Amino acid sequence: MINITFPDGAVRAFEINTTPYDIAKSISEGLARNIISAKFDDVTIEVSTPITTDGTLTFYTFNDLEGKKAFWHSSAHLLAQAITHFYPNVKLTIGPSIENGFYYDVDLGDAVISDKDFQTIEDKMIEFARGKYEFKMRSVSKNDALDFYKNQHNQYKVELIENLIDGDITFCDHADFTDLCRGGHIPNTEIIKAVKITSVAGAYWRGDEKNKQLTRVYGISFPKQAQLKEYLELIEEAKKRDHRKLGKEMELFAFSAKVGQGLPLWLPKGAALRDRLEQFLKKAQKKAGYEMVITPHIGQKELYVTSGHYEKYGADSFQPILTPNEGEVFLLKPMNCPHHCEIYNNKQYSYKDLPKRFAEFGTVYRYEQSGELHGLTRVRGFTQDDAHIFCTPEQLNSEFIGVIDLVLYVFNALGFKDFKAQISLRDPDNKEKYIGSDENWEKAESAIINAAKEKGLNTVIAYGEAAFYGPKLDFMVKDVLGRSWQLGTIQVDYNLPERFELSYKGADNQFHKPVMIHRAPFGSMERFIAILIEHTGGNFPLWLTPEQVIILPISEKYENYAKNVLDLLENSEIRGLIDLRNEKTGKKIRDAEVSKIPYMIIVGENEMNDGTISVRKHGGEDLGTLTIASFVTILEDEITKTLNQF
RNA sequence: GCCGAUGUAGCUCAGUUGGCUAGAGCAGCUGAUUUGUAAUCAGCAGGUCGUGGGUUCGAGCCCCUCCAUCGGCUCCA
Repeated sequence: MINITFPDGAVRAFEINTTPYDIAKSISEGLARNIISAKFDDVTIEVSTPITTDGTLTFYTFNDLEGKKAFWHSSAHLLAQAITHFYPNVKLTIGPSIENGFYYDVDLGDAVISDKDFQTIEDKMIEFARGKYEFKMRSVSKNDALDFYKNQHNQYKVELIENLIDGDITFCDHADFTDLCRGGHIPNTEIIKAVKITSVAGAYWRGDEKNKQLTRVYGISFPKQAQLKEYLELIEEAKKRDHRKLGKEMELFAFSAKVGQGLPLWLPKGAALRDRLEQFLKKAQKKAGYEMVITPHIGQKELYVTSGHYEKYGADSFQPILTPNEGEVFLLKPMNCPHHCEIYNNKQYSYKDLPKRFAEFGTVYRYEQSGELHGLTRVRGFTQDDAHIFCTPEQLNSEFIGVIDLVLYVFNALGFKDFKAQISLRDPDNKEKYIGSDENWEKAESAIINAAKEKGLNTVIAYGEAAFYGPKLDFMVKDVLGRSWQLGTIQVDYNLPERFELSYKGADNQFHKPVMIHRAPFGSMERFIAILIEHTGGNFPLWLTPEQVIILPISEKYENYAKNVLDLLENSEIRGLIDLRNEKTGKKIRDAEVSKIPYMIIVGENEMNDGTISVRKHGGEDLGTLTIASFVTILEDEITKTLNQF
């Protein structure tokens, strides 16, 4: 007999070689029907795997993350089976589950899969699924495994197996299909009822650009057709909040092929919105002791040679700007730090002067690969809400924490609750990608880790995500389709102060090197506004939104009154406009709703006679008839509340 | 940059196996209507079918180049 412990702490004895399925069945038939995967002592197993020792057992259904993983990973096997059916010479590589679905990377030789083939593949997958084939794991010796794939001339699987330990190698069979696999499947194929191939893409073998590009087929699957439908509808809904679509509709920004790709044009409403964001941050920064500076858009090549940027990015950047006179070489600035270092170098500082905090909304230009450009989130010209803090080593911790507070203030004020604080460290296997001594890196890394801990941030560590001159604390936020973007960032840097020979005079009358903090709470105006659009669906907080009110006169008899109302509102710093079109009120309300203006003011006979206004909120709520003064108070309260909500 | 897809009016889209002068709705303009909480009616105007080349008696449709965009990969100071 073996003792099985359940997540609730209960312990029960079972015969040796009992399977999770049997155990579930002994609890209830319903549970047995629904479990599709299980975990035994931290190892994911099949529900048909016999258990031979005491241990802890957890059941998973499709509603659990682990259950979904098993479901989607198994679906990847099914996909590989279908692809093999249509392309017998295909070489399979890897097929994992991902956050939403699964993919399989395959080498098709000269064959091509495009979206016209999706339906055929889906149909075949469903056909195979209906065969109710069990997923069966079996151990294979390393030699047998290698032979199996060498016979298929599959160098990818051979490479994978060569890196595995003999004795740990397992194959998974279902129907007549076999795949190298470490396990974690659902019981059989029939549970997969709905399948959608979502896209196809190129993907490099082992994620390395130098390797062959494989074909990656993405898909998603569900135990019920209705769940697939629901998922697809969710995606469609999400696309409606895409910042590229809303930015165009709301006339915030535009792109022009003539100006160049990745170079956003800010339209009047977008520029005004962006300016309000800048003013908001400038105010907060002024309170926090920052000083504004302004630096040019270009700098001499030498500047970037000193900073190390030229060596690291020179070849992949916008190429140098030459002058009529030979020998002068300038570069578009890809970041503001070198300029700010030179601002620091403009005078001699005492330790009593530090910290110095230089801030600039600095526009920078980076040659991003064309295929990487993406709306406002990845562009070639953008404005960082940049600042560099120069401080003594003793001040580093409190300065860093001050910056975290500022970032959190900004995120809170704009309603970003769901973010991840990512500690971006060096790739330990590729230290040559970075500049500076190990000692400096270790100091910088521990400064970040400690400060994040001290603030109680919920952090994740990401190796290989550091900047080349220092580690970062990055605030990651997801867009509407679940893609993660870095917004705020704080970086500790011991290296640029060395390279720019920055110094201050200490109490000991000796020169010392300051520590530098690079930071940008928004990250960039472009990306921040993009994500803000997607999070709000274009319904911005009242203080930020392009138009706060729209006045809708019932007929042209009330136009003058409407103009008086607007004047009074504008005196109270409220932004609005009047819909003077010759349209019915219903039409004007509809258009105001569609254009997402927060407040509609309807004025007609009654309002004009009483000197009042009728107010309708975006979304339909009727605030009734108000005096202008009380309406202004409502708006002012709403604005104060959002800006001080924590 | 690489893989796959897309590009028709300001916007959203239709356009048959290649066959008359390329269509619709919304937006716009003109007129009628003077309107009370999500679309009043009528008329008009608007297109070098992304670009350049090719095939063909004939190209929005087929082929090639380039440009831009979308989904990924790689990259991201």
